Amino acid sequence: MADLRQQILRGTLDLLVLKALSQAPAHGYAIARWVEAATDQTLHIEDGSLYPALYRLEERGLVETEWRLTADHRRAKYYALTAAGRKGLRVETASWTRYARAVFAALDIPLQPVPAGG
Amino acid sequence: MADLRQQILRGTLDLLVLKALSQAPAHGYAIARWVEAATDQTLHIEDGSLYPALYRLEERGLVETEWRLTADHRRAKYYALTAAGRKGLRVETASWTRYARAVFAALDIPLQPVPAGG
DNA sequence: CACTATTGCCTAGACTTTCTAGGGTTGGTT
DNA sequence: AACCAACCCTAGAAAGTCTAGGCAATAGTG
Repeated sequence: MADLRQQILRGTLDLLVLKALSQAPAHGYAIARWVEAATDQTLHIEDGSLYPALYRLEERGLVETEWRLTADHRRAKYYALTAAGRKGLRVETASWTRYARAVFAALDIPLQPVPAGG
Repeated sequence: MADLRQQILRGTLDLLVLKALSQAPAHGYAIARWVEAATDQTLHIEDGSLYPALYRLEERGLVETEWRLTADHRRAKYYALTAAGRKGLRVETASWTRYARAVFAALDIPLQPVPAGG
């Protein structure tokens, strides 16, 4: 809060990771890059946040892992959504949407621009 | 995360409190009621979160307090925004908006409904 | 070969905020 | 008297993110 750096709000990291995996399995490093790209560099994920988050998701059965080789011959741990993971993504997406809309409402910020004229 | 209860995401409590005070000073109890009403009962603020948050805001100079009497003759601690508080509200509102839009973008959720037909 | 940058993974502990689970006083109502 | 609602407070637990390190392997450069 002291500086202007945007921190990941509690609970949204899981959501972003699940979304990152929704198209195809990916390894940690790629997940982090994806989130940055998908948010137009607005959000940045620290290693120290990401890996513990992945372990939690695995423990909860939302993702499963496999060591594989990347296109350029590096070993990497690929994470894939399980059925529970896909459901978790739906549930958490709905929860986030509900939450964010509530906050926007409280802040008096319309989600859609008011049409000009009238 | 285990149950369906909506928790207040880190950082948004301050924002909601500042917004609650943006029209007029209010006491803690009224702030909590305001947030619930303004979010259509979607968000609920616990006492144990609210009062520490108010102290932090006071310490940071964003609000100032005064003991007064309510309309029905109860004593209550009224919180009012300072100039810094008003600025804080603007800054945190912008920050939240930026953040929420980034997450929505990553989730592929359009802020405004796509026009039907076309 | 030496060197560097990038990719890729890991961990301990600090930090911060929210919640849980209590506590209390006062005023109004029955 | 008993009860409820309004109103405030606190200690400690819980949980997730960050800081700040560490390591290994590959690609590219000279």
